[in-house]
Amino acid sequence: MKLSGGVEWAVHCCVVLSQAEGPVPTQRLAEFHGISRTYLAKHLQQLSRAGLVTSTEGRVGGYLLTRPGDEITVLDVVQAIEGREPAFRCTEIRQNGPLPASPQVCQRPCGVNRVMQLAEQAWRESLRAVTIADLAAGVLQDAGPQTFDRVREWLAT
Amino acid sequence: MKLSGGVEWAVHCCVVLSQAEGPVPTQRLAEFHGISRTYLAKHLQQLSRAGLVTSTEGRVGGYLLTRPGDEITVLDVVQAIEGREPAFRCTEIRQNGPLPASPQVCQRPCGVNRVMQLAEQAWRESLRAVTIADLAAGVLQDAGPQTFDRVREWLAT
DNA sequence: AATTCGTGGATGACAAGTATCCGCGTTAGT
DNA sequence: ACTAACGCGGATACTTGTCATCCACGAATT
Repeated sequence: MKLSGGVEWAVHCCVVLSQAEGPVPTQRLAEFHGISRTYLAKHLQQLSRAGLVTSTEGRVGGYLLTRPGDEITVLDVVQAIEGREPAFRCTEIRQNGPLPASPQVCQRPCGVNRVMQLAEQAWRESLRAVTIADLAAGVLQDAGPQTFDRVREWLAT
Repeated sequence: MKLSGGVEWAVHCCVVLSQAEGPVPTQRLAEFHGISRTYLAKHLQQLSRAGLVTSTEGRVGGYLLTRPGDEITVLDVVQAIEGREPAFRCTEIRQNGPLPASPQVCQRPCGVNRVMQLAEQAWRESLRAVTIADLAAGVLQDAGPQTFDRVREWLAT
């Protein structure tokens, strides 16, 4: 089980965007994080399709959050990149073989499936409990209160 | 994010094994679930390496659980197949770019990483809370009290 | 008109999951 | 002894998904 590396990029970008004063182009975000510009562009497009960011085209264009940071959860970002399909896919093997489960029994989802779904639910709840604003506050806590001032300054360059 | 399909097979096999009276060969387990024998063999070997099942070679050989079903959690099985690596891998992009996080700050793990780790922790706790015996009880509940009698009967064929 | 920017499609490299087959050693029954 | 059933490990493909790049296009600013 592996998460796309784009998730890390997207979350970090959202934290930066939550501190931006104007549209931030892909170029800037990629440069800031030291990552591939062209590939990051793809992920930002996914955030855009998911409605987490708005894009302004043309010169002085770029990306902006559609909502304040405290209204965007980490789960929102993860699902924008990873999609909403469950990690566990039940193939209903209980219906196979010499002693298949009856159609009546199969009206309820498979017990194994239920357990896996509950676990993923717990995972999502945990991610839903944290917002981009929480992460930004954590950065301030870890790296000092002037951190985002410097970021904004560099962004304006 | 996707779980290996082998997880589903492995969990179902453990439930069957928890009801077995003697060693069950791969052939039987594959036939019972209507799945590939040769590929299932690989997953059973993983369970064996993880110490969840013991194998007896030679004729009338097969697999047995090393512990009773109530001492094997779903998490044990999932980790035996999927490994113990976290789904989220932090690449420390905060150290990149024009405003890298200082080495002092980086002594603590990245805030994004902490959130993702917590979520995976919640996921694991949820899977750890359910045992193979619980799943077996669920099958009995769903499919009727004689279900495993029929399974044992077929297994003895 | 030229530059900067987002968008979508096409493409390719690479890793991982899926699946099969074979030779080997082991064990029980004949 | 011989054979049949079995687990084990390695080798080998096939498929899928991730990662990454490039390009042509339209939009907006200077």
